[in-house]
Amino acid sequence: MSKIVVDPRKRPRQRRSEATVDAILEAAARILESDGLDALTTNAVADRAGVSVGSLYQYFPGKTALLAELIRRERGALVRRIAATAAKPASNLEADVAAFIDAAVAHQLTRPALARALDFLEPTLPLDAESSTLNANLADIVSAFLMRHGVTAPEQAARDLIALTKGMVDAAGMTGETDHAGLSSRVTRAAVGYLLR
Amino acid sequence: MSKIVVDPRKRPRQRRSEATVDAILEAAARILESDGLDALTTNAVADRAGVSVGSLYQYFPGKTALLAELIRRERGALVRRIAATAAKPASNLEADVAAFIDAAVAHQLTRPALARALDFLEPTLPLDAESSTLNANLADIVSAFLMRHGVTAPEQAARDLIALTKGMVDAAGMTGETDHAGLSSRVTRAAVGYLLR
DNA sequence: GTCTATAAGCAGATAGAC
DNA sequence: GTCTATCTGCTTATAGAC
Repeated sequence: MSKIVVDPRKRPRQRRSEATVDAILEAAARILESDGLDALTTNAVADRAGVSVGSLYQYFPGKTALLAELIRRERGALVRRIAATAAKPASNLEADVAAFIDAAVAHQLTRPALARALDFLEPTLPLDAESSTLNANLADIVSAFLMRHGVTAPEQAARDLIALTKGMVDAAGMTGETDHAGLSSRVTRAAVGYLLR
Repeated sequence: MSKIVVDPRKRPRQRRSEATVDAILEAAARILESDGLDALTTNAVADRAGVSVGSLYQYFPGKTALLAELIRRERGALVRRIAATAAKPASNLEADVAAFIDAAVAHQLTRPALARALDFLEPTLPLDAESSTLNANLADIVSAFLMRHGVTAPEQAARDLIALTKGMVDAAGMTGETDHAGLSSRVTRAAVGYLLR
């Protein structure tokens, strides 16, 4: 690997190209889910996507870029979801926290294995500016929300709550738990306990 | 890789051999800490340990076995620490939970980068019986403790608390946090909140 | 027991035909 | 734009000398 490149080679504008990119990303996602990172080779992804390696490299300059884009999309979806939740506050700390966590749990439980794999993968990738921004956005949204509610050290609290949620949800996913409501309420208990004690 | 083998080739009984094994494991740990999993090749480990690859393979049948042993030792130390804490209960739920978490935080903050790397690595390794047992032990200790205090669904609660702690401590370590007491008290707040709400 | 040298295999990446 | 074929480099693992 000469140099690690994270940006996609080009932002496809043709409809056909978009479909190809989507197929490649979806293939990568499925391999991650079923066989883990070690099985995710560029050849395996191309095979699964029904294209050749050559085509893959047409759209992604390397394996890292492929993974980065996957994370970007996933994280983007989560951030949008959380942002939407933040947009309609109940002005009651506990209810709002519950709503946030519900959104996060719903997101992570949609494709638990994928979400987990990407959570573990993320810290190992050299994040480009856009992905870092997405993460900062998430922390900022939560932090701003906490500050509005008069929580002390809102930034640290935001980091802690995100970490706590990630930890619990990833672990639950690993044991095959699918009870969205139950998990959500347990995480909320911990989060509210953190905030109100 | 022909077949994944997890057991060490032999349990060294000679003093010299023990030293070699320790050197190899420590070298692997340091590489994990400083450069991550990708940099952990058998050659790199042997180099850093001051032995040749040949010697490495004398003691470990493969890279996987090396990592498995590293996890075994780390996990063993943590479990012993937690077990020791469990042995002297204060018979007050909150104080006992705080003691558990303090022990866990102390353990994870000793070598944060290593602890994190192994936490992430563990789910990707085919665990042998001994390691699985260690993890079960940890959950069992916490679960038995919770049951004694009349907590409902103690097994689920144990899993949740372990996950919550792991998530928060790993994240804190990643941001370079070293304030043991502060972190410990924040995690305890979340844990007690989970239990008492 | 430990070393050096090397075999074997594979992943990432590219060139060039169509 | 996409494919096939191929190259290069690296990693795991072993053989055989000392």
